[in-house]
Amino acid sequence: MAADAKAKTVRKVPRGEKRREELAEVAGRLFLKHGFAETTMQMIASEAEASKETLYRHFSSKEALFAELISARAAAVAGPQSALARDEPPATALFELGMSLLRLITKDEGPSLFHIIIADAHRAPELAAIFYERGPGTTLKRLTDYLRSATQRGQLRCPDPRRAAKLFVGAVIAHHHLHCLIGQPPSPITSGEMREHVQAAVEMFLSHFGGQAGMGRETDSESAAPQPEES
Amino acid sequence: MAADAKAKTVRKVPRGEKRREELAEVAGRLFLKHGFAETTMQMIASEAEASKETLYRHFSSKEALFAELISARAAAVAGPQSALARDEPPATALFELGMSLLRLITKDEGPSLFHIIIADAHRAPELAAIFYERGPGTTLKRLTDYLRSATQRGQLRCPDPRRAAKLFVGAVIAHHHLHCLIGQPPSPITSGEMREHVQAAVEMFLSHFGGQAGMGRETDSESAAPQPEES
DNA sequence: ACTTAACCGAACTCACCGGTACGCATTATA
DNA sequence: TATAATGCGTACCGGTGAGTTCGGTTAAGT
Repeated sequence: MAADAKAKTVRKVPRGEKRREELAEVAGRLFLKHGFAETTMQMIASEAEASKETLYRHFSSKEALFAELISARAAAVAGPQSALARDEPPATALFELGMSLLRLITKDEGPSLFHIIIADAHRAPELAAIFYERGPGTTLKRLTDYLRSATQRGQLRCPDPRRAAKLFVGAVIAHHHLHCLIGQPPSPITSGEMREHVQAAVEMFLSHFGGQAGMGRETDSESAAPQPEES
Repeated sequence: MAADAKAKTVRKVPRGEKRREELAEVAGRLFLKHGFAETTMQMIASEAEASKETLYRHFSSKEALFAELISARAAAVAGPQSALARDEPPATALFELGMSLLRLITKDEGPSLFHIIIADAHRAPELAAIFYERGPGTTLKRLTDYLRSATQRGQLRCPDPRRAAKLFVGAVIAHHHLHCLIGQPPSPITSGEMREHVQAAVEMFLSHFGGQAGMGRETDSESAAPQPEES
């Protein structure tokens, strides 16, 4: 019959927490895609094959729904500390951190997430604040700590680790970030491009802040660019 | 009488082009302050002590008004080329460029302008595009050209001038830019802080890309930081 | 099987905003 | 001073979206 032409029509609709998660997932997708103002509660309900009442049964308001989703995702933007935690040499640690950051900024939900946070920063400043703290703030702090201890170990020479951290992160991130924020569509950065860029940033950084060990200026650029273990 | 209790009530309202400029000025202020969606035509009219009809007599629609104001301001974000155009030595040129960029990003209308462009990038992509091209795009292009010719002159050693330009601009801009975009209120960057940061970026850059002349790594940091001629 | 709580669809309220229409006041100019 | 253009206030239209209500339906626990 025409009734079951769509298999979805006869699915068993889950209740309770399960349903709530479905709604949250859909809402997150739509908010990230269209932004806060351009996403209506009706759109979310329809997309999830639910009704507005169900939506409001689970979430008290659009604002609350948005806040919950965004702050949940804020955890994901805490830059990975793996390379900094292990006692890797600076060249390796910085390269890995740089690659992680660049991936985070340019791939998957990254651009949309930053975009929406910035767009709604004046409407939800406290959200932007926790986002900054968990994301860029945490990354900067970790890198600062790493640079300081690496300096104490004699691997680096950073009299002002926090400023050095800002410089490195900036060099890696900046241009691609702005590009993603302003022109969404054209973000086709190849993996090779990324590696070259991060590599260049690491080399520049180490030229200035490198310690007395043999990791200063070298023509053999391969020495500072180990292949990351995971693509 | 009570009628002239407010002095404003009896001012002579200018007509024609003058009035249009008044309206544009007010609209610009409000758009920059509250964003596109959160600014209503009624707000603009009231703030300018005008009526909506007058507003619509001068501007065909809210969209057109916004576009006119923003693209007019886009001219202002073309990074200054003065230091790059004159044949200053790299240390001086880069320092001046960096200071100009940082000022542009953090002072006056800069943060709001970037903020609103990013926020409305998906609604008005062509506006964002011309903004990027006239602003960051132009700056990057000019710096790339400068680095290339400085390399040919033997003042620098940049095998890939465009990448080098991205690294420098990123190191100077990134952190402060993000900070301004996400957390509007706290942008109290002192002039001294700015100078130190730009200075550090220049030193790092020149450590790696500096030519054979005596402008490589130096402990005398003052040599690369002449006072800018204009505050 | 029966009860209950969750779900659905649709219609509704309420408020806001972009844009327009109209009647009256003010200004510039001839 | 007469006239035309411009500006003002207010009311209105059409549309949209957040949040609510209600009767009927379906899934889950006992």
